[in-house]
Amino acid sequence: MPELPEVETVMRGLEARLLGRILARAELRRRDLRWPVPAELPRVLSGARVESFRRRAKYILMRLADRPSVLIHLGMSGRMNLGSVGQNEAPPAHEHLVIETSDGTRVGFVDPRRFGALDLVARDAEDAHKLLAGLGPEPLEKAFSATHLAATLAGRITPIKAALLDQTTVAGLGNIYVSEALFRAHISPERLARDVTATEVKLLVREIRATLKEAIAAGGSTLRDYAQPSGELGYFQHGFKVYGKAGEPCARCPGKPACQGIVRIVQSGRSSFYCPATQP
DNA sequence: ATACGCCCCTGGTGGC
DNA sequence: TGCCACCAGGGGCGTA
Repeated sequence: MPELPEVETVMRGLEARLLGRILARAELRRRDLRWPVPAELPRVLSGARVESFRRRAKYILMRLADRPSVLIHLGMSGRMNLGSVGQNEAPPAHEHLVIETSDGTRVGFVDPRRFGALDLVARDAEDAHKLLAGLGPEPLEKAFSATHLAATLAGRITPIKAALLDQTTVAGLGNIYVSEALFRAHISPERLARDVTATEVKLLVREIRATLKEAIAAGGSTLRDYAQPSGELGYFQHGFKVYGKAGEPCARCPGKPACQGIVRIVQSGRSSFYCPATQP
């Protein structure tokens, strides 16, 4: 699931449990994630004090006092498991990294599909990391303006859906929130990027922001301490307007004969959902 | 430079 | 119950 709002929620959950704590022990069970995890990761974590957290796009950076930062990416199936040291339960399957704090908190990084990533990066060169260097602006920051987006989309002969998924256009949107934002902005995912008008770009920026903010708020409010009762951090229920709703009536135009309901199409091998009647 | 298809990997679901 | 095809929220990389 993890797109920007979920990653933000995971980060806040980690912050609540780990900020200021000393990491007493770390165990790396598997190194073969998306890229090989640095073998020295457990050594770097052990004894470190957690100083701060930062999110960039769908990446989490955990800053450690006097050590490199830990770069975390959840991939498609990554989540964090929260618990206490010494709960005599079998560790969950696919738990590739376990961290324990000196005051007894246990955090496990679980990622069945192993599309996720863990890496180390110098604190003063985080943005130069290969995975962060090419990213576009943060959608919730000022740099992501209508002017900027219009300039980025200008002349691009690719569907707006693909352009928004491109992390160099704007960083942190994924397959779900692109569908949701395009629905709210009344723009078909099939429209070519270069054909989105200035007025529509303005609306799109506003709706992207609103969609993400609402989802972050939902993550914080539906999860107690940002975690499921099970202690799982990474997934939460949120009401989507179109995503996954193929065949259902469009909530925006009930009873309108022109509205055939939500449709699913495939673009670059991935599902898009929209209402053809209201998204020209 | 840009755009597109493929691929990494595991698990859940629904049809037969 | 078993088997199988298909689907999944990411993103890098090779190719045209």
